[in-house]
Amino acid sequence: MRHSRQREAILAAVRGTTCHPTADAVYAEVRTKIPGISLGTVYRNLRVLVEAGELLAIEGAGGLSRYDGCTESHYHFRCDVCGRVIDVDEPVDDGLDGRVSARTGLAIRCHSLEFRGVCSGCQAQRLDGTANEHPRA
Amino acid sequence: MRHSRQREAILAAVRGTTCHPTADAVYAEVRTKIPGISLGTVYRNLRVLVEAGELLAIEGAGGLSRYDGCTESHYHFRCDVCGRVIDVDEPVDDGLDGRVSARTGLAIRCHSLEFRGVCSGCQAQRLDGTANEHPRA
DNA sequence: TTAGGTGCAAAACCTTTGCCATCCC
DNA sequence: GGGATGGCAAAGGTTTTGCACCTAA
Repeated sequence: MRHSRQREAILAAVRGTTCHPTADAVYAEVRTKIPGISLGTVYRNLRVLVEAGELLAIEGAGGLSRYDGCTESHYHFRCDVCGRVIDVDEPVDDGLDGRVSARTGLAIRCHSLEFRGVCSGCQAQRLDGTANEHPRA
Repeated sequence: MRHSRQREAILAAVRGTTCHPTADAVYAEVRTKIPGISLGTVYRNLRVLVEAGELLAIEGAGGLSRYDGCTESHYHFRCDVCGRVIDVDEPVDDGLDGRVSARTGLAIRCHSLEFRGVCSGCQAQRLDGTANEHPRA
């Protein structure tokens, strides 16, 4: 894979945060460094980087993908209110794929586990009646 | 929730199959019963039925959702080649949400576990060189 | 009677793609 | 030089929505 200013900035933007940004959020972040970059380039590179194993894609609700700079297996929590995705510090069950493969005959490559609920920020806003600051963000 | 011919046909179409159909597949199926139904009505009712807890939505890659008539907690396998979603007969870990909730402070409501790999049909087609009959279906 | 549902078509939304210029190796 | 990459804009596919007309309760 060839290098380019744009590609490096996109990779750095995703790796430099723990917030699992959407393509649009990556676009906004990278534009602070390279104002002339185009959204198409961001999508093209996110795709290339995911296919190269440099990033992980997290498919989300409403056809919105998020990207994760940590490519090691780990679990996620998604807030039903604001849509944010947070890493969960739960040990990954490495033997699960093999056990289920053996029993079902499916060729299992990996698994993803996602918890759903309400994050602490949104819980607080519900209690004090504050409007949600980051709807679907 | 009010009844209508259309809504009942949509619910029956999803409940009457184990193949986790997309909105478009539901549309095709329901049109055999109600030829004049519109795609907008299918989407509207799928959304209403999911919100009412009558169906489960499975968010997928490329912004394509699938629907599941079984609302009890269970796990899925998604084929990376044809995109099909299959139920996995693995016991659900009922205590997981509570344990992780207690440790992380997140208000966890549920979790979803998805296995990825190649289904038996696509494995066979790879071996014998047959073209895939159901790409991304 | 009337709140809720339908059909239709247009719009919104996220993402991909074609084309040509530019850049990296 | 030549293939990979970028910018731009148009197209693509899925889902939502506005509006006028119906329909179930």
